[in-house]
Amino acid sequence: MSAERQVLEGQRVPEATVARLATYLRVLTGADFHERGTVSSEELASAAGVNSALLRKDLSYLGSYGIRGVGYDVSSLGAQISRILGVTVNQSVALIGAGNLGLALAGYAGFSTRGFRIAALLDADPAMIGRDVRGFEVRDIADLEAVVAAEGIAIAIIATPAEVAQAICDRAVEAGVTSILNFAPVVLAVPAHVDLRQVDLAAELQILSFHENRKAAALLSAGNSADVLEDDTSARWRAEA
Amino acid sequence: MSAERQVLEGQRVPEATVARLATYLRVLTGADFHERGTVSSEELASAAGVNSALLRKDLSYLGSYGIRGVGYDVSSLGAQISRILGVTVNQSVALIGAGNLGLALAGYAGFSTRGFRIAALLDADPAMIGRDVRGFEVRDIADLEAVVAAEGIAIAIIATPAEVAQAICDRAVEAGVTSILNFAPVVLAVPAHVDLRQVDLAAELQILSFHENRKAAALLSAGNSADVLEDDTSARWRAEA
DNA sequence: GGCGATTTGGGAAAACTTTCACACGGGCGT
DNA sequence: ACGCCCGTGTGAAAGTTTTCCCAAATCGCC
Repeated sequence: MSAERQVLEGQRVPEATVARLATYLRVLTGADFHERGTVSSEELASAAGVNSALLRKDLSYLGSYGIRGVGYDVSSLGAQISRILGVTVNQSVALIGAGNLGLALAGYAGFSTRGFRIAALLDADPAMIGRDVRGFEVRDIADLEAVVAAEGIAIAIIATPAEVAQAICDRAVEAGVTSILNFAPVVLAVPAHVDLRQVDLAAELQILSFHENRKAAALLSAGNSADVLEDDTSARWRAEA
Repeated sequence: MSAERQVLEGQRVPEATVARLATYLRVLTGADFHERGTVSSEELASAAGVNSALLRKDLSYLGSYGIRGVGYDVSSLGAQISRILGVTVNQSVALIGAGNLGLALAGYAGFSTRGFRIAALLDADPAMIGRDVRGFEVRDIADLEAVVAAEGIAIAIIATPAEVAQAICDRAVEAGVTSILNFAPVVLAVPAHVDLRQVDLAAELQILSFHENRKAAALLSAGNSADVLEDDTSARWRAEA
């Protein structure tokens, strides 16, 4: 077992790891580490809110080599992760829906600083079409297919009302989009070759609400309320996937 | 083993299940099922985009009883899930940050229809404070502690710039908030008794970008491009956690 | 009133994810 | 040059989540 380690690329990266890589990259490019030459897995893991063994395992899927006894080179690790995530050059995305949320997303600076360019902002409302908002001209959703083709867009963000999301999604897929980030509170059906991520804002709150309920119940059954608030040894944290 | 099934409550519900319960509830209260008397696990699972065995297992944690040979009673299942999630009565949440995203969230109808009430919209910008946006008066962030106490707020949404998110978070926790939904692209540190969920919009795109890369690589190595787009047997789907 | 079609509930296996623990490699001080 | 210390990389164990599969329960029909 020595001639089979030259794979490096094409190796399977677990889904859970991919999600964390984005966080690592954000932390690495943040002010705290940008200046430094190297980081240890301990430091980076703590800044990212994960266990250091997990961070090392995650990075090991990249084939990225740290230096034993030293750590990882900040800039080359960042480059490595960027490459794996495919964000070395800005990718064009279509933002569909210029309502509340769509406009907020159009104005979100984080997209452009982290590898994406909003190539088009589309809407169905005649009152919006043609208007210039946040530097984007709102285009007619009727032009969706043309825009996708012209800009070579592979990723679409859906921020439309729930009722039309599936129809828009179908059109986007038909036009050639192969990844969709959906903010509409509906479960979209897409063909197997299309990747889909749902962000459901109310659902996030409901999950927190569940835990609130739990905490309330625990307090009641635990009887005395003392010492329940006592267990925060300095600065523990807990991020939930 | 027969006298130990009276637990029903206080049973552990896996984290992954909780996240899906919110989806099931949304689907159940949607137009497709609201009218109907019962649903089978197959139907509901398909509408929610999950495997039916998984749905049944999820529901089994609720102690919720379906009827064999029939399915689940739509309205009582909805009530059951609402109760478990703690959304039977609207909960008050504080929305911190009246920028781009904060304002969009303030205008998001889904919160109020799904169990939450924005009890306060706070910001630090003197130009915003006092203004009335989307029916909310923007309050001074200096009043955070007072608002949390007065309204009995347990859940806060952070939609501030990244630089101030940790400081705001600390203050909210100190004031008594025990659940935080964070949209700022930083990893927040919170004491162990506080629940935290992160929503990182750019990270979502980066995850999709990763898969785009993969698909592109697969196409190249697979050589011929035919039959790659052929495998969507009718309407398969795939939601990714 | 019994029989067959249907669909839940849950045990057991499989798959996936995280944590543990430690051997190994590399730099640094002397 | 040598050895010590530090921190990576990774097997193996532990934990979590999903899937498989079938016995048991219920309804509707004859």
